[in-house]
Amino acid sequence: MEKGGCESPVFKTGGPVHPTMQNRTFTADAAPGDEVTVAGWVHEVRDLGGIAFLIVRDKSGKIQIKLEEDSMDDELVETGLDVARESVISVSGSVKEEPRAPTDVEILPESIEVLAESDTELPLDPSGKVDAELSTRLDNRTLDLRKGEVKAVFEIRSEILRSVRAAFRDLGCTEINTPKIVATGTEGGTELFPITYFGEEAFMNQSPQLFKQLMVGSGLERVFEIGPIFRAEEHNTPRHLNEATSIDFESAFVDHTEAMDACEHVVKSAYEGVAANCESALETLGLTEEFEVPDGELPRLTYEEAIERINATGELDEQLVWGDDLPTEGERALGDDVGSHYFITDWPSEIKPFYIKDHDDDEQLSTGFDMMHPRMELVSGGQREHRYEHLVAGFEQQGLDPDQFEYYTKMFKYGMPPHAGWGLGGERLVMTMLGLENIREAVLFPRDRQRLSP
RNA sequence: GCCCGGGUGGUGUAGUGGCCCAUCAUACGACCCUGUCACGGUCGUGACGCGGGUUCAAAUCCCGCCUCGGGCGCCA
Repeated sequence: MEKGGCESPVFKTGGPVHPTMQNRTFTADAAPGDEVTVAGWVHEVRDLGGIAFLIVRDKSGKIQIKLEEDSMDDELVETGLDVARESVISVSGSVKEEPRAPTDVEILPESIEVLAESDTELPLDPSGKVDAELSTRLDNRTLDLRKGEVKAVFEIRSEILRSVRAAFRDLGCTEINTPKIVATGTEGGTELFPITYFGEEAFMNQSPQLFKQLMVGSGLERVFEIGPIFRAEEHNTPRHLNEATSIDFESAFVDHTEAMDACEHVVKSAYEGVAANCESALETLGLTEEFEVPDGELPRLTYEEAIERINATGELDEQLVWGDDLPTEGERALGDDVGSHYFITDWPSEIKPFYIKDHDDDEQLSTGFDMMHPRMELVSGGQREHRYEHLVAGFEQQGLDPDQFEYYTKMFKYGMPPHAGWGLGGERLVMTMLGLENIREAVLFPRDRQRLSP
């Protein structure tokens, strides 16, 4: 495992950033006997009368600054006491060992400089004494991310993306980037965001599906992409976003079972990376005990087995029959029953998109698969239809005009190898891994039905 | 797209027709306090989303609008 992520050694500032910040010391690195300059946000001021404590917070943690009337310069003490919470200050002084201090060290300041004052009435409380609603938090994301637990989510998200990239590299993938502005939709039917492109109608892409398929027929053969997707569905749920991060895989010369193997490897790698490199972030989130890397082979249920098991739970009012899509309640019942990540394979062809290949011996049965977390769907994939005639017929069956997709279909006339792949919802991975209640918590600036700003 | 539930000081809340010129916490301001660690204490400032209606009386009931959240469908 590459070193990096949340637990990498605290980054030392190298060159001059600001004249007063040369050789800035992170609060976590301040050791007794050092002469240091720390810089950060005023987390709290505790004024006990003749003595006061200023808690300064930076990326690495917090440190206590002692202010004492009798033994220190009046102006220095006054500066320290006048500063509002969440103002940015830099403090120079000596670090002393002090068992009575929260971190066993405190700084005796020689100078305090206020670099940026904060207004006194904060729109939310970064010290976490008073809760804020998600909406308030998202409106003030900068302040929200000053809270350790919120920061930890994004440190872990960063580690997930790093480990996922490393896993794709293990698999011999090339990372690609495909256009997000497109002339036509990917799968038809789905709501797309229309935009104007130099006077022409265009759309925000809902998936890199068609483009990544075109790349398996290129010299690259095996690719992955991590990028935004846009869906104009007006849903309002804790697990949908209108702009999400899709983690996509596509490879030539593999079938759907091998694509599932790759999927399992990538998802497990994300968990392993977090387990290995995000110890303190997990601790901040209170997940140290319960965090588990998915173990062993993930169960692979056929669609038929899945509906039977759902029916057997008795959770649904109406029994499912072959051909039904799985309702949310059914997914949940099955998730509880299985109790781990699992795959659902061999879906009825009619409820999977046209570009998914049917089984050769049964055209009612598709090679499509979903990978599920007990709480929700994470991944959708399958072996693709690589035969030109079948593909064009599929378009027509779905009521789509193949001519509109000529840029895509014509490449199937020049040697498109058998291939398979999948797409993984990045935010859903973060959300399910950390047990977040709302997918919006897994994005810095979520786009949903009501939210376009910030 | 269909359905349901909310909006009360900066923040989070209590209050379901008169007991409310509105509760509590935190924040903010003033004062006291030399080892706090959610420091403590005293005092103070500050709010019923907007518009209309019902009623002797509306935060509370009704209608419209705005806004936030959730369920389903669909999906990652």
